[in-house]
Amino acid sequence: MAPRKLNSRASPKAIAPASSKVIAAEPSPSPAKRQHKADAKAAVPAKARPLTRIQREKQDIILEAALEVFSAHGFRGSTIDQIAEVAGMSKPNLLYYFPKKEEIHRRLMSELLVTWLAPLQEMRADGDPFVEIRSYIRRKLEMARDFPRQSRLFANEMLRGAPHIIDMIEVDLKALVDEKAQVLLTWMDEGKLARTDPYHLIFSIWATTQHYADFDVQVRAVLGKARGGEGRFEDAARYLEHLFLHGLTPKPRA
Amino acid sequence: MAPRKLNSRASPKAIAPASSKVIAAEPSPSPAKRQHKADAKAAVPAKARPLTRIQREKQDIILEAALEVFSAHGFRGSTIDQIAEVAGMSKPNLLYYFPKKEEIHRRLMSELLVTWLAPLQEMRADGDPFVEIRSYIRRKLEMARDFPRQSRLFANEMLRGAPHIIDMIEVDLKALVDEKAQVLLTWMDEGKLARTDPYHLIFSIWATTQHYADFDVQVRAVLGKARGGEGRFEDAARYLEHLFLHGLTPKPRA
DNA sequence: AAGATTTTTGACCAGTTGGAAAAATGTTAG
DNA sequence: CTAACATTTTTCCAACTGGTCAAAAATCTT
Repeated sequence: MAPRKLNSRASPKAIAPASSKVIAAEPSPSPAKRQHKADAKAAVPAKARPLTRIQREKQDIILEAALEVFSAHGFRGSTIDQIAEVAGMSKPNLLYYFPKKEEIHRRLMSELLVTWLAPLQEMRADGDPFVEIRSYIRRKLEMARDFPRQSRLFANEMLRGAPHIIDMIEVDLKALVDEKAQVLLTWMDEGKLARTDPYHLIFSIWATTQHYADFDVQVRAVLGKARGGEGRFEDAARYLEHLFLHGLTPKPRA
Repeated sequence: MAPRKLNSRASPKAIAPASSKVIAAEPSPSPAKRQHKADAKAAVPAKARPLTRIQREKQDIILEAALEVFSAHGFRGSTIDQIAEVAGMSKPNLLYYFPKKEEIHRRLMSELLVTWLAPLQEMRADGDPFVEIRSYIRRKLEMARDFPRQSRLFANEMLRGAPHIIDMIEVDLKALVDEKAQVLLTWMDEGKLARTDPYHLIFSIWATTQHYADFDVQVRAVLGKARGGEGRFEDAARYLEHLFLHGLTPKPRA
């Protein structure tokens, strides 16, 4: 069964392009931990060391393991021990790289947000409305297929009221959506798109696509063996395309 | 500001019609706990006591409190102490009614499933396709508005892979969806409905409606003060109706 | 190769949490 | 009213968890 293409099948691993600093802008006192009690050279701002090879490698391993564990059990449901085990190291060792459990989570979340905003950003105002919307849906669906763990991590955060990213949601995400809503509105004015609420339109794309990652068990269980296999994403793509473009009103008999 | 109606505004409390036994069919050794070591009257199946008034009341109070806490923090993120506090009793006292934390959760989940299946069950094969689908969407949206905690509890369970209700999903839910998919298919055959995948159609209704409960923070943040108020559900209803009935293809100029 | 630095480990600890036991207090049927 | 049963409170505990710390091992620098 050759994987009927939905589109490119991205590597299910990397969430961001290698050095995903994003917010690691913090002087990252990573393995530097708290400096010794009596600071030798007085008030020197603790020269931010450049991060060794091992540090970079191990941090990536830990973040990957944490994504695995957090996305499956939630923050409070996950233990450092679990993450350490998946990462193949001891708990104190892991704590050496991320002194706090929360710190791991924070890093994951900030990387996540960027990845999450990207697809919408790609929607071009100067493109064809249907092509743009269609591509956006595809991209989101591919993300649900290829990065289900990120999707679940995000969903989990939302369910909890987005405590860690609420401000980014209110500022960055809102700004982006406002901008794209404007684009949609323009298309509608030009008669290229049916006139509806652009915000809810975007919500419905989010909802329908993420559903295939977040509610995957349900989807597979309901579809059953026959249709719940690999092909379900293409079926979904086809269906969603139809829904958004034509709705459920039947074509007048030819 | 009078609540622009979406429909009836049900009482946000009760999740199931009073005596929601559902699965409480178990001889419920509730406060009877495990019987004493040396059972007096030998192998008598421990006469299932009829449940006192206090027992019924307290159990309801506990379940309500547990719903509040579990839906907000997840199973592992919630402590018995928290639930006990919300329920206004001491931890050991709560444990007297539900000897295990898991037991509370189990009860909540089985009640939940029934509530969750109900709206779809109401979709009548002998009704008008559009009326039926439209009503179904409204009902689901009302549930998202009036019972967001149940929705989040459900979403949480799904995210975790539905460990507690997977079999009900695979059997009962699947059977129900199979049945309704058949109904949809018939409508399509009769040309009353555009021909698409009935399963994914149902998924998309679930996804779009639940989104307003599960991702409520995001929805409100993105809509902003101006449009994120009470009216958002009616806007959503209007939009979804349009989406499902007409899609995004603009009407040919009149 | 020695010294400096970074990484890893094992032992340990304090706070939290689910839950047990038993004593104390309430409720109610006869 | 009172015995039998239901409910509640107090006390306690063992497992788990996030995190610490000093010393050992590995790695890097010169």
